Amino acid sequence: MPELPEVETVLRGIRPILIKKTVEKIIVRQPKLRWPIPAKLASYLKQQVLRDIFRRGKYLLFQFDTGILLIHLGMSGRLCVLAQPCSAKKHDHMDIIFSNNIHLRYTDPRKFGAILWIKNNWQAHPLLAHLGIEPLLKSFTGKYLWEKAQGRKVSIKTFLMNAHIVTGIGNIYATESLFEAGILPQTPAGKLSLSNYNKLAKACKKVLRKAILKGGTTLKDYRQSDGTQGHFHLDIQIYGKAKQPCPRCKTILKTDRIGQRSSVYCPKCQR
DNA sequence: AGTGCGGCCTGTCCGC
DNA sequence: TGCGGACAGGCCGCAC
Repeated sequence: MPELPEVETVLRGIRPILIKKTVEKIIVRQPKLRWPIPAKLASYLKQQVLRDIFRRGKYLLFQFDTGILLIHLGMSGRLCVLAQPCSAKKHDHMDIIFSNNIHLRYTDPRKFGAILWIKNNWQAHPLLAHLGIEPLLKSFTGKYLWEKAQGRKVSIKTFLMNAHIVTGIGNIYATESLFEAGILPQTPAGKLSLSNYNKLAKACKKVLRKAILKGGTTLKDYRQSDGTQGHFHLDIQIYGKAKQPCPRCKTILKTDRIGQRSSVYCPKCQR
C-alpha cells in the first residue's frame, strides 16, 4: 500500500531514468481505474519530452510542455521501469514507452489508482487544490496542527489521515506516529494540547523520514528488468500487530475501529 | 463546515 | 479440498 514514503521512493527511483526522455508510445490495456484513463492520453503525450517529475502528497506529477500527467497508485498500484520490455501480465494496465525503449509500467490489481491529464494550472485541479501541508516541510509543526484542530471532534487519528489537513499520512503512518508520540488514537483532535501536537508533528517526521531512508535501499528494485519490486522493508512498531506485546512495555496491543479503519495502539504507552 | 459512510476492486485469509 | 464471505485499503462524493 503505497503511502508517502513509498511514493517518494518511486519518484527518486524513476526520475533520474526518465527525465528528458521523449514519449514514443502509450499502451493502455485497462482504462477503468478510479476514473477512466483519458481516451486521448496517447495523443497528448506522443513525442512530448518529460521535463520533470515531482510529488504532491501521494500524487506523482509528470511535467510535460503541454500539461501534466497525474498518477496515483491507490492501494495496490506500482510503477516499474523496464529496461527490457517483457510481456504484460493481468494487472499491467498501462505502459509508457520512452525513447531508448524504456518502458514505464503501471500495475494495479485493485484499480483504486488514477491516471489523469491536467492541461494547465495543476495547483487548481480539484484533486490537488485543497490538499493540506506536506508533512516533511519545516512549516509542518505542532502549532499548525493544533490551530487546525481547534473545535474538531474527530479522533486525532482520523484528523491526521485527513489529506486536507496534512497530505500523505495513511493508516500505517498515522498508527505508527501516534504510537511514537504516545498519543491515544481515539482522542478528539480538539482536545489535545499544543505540547501533544509538538510531539506528534515530530513523530510524523521521524517515522516518515525513517521509512524514506529505508526505501532508498530498495531503489535498485525499480530498475530490475522483470519489474519485480521486492517488499518495502519497513520497521513497523505496532501496525498490524494487534494482540502482540507492545515493543516498548510488553502490554498486549489493542485494536479498535476508528473512522472505519483498523487501529492498533498500546493502552499503556498511549494516553 | 464538519462529520460519517458508501462505493470502487481484488487478493488473502478464515471457517465451514 | 472447495467455496463463500469478511476484510483490507485511499479517498472521493454524497447526505446530514
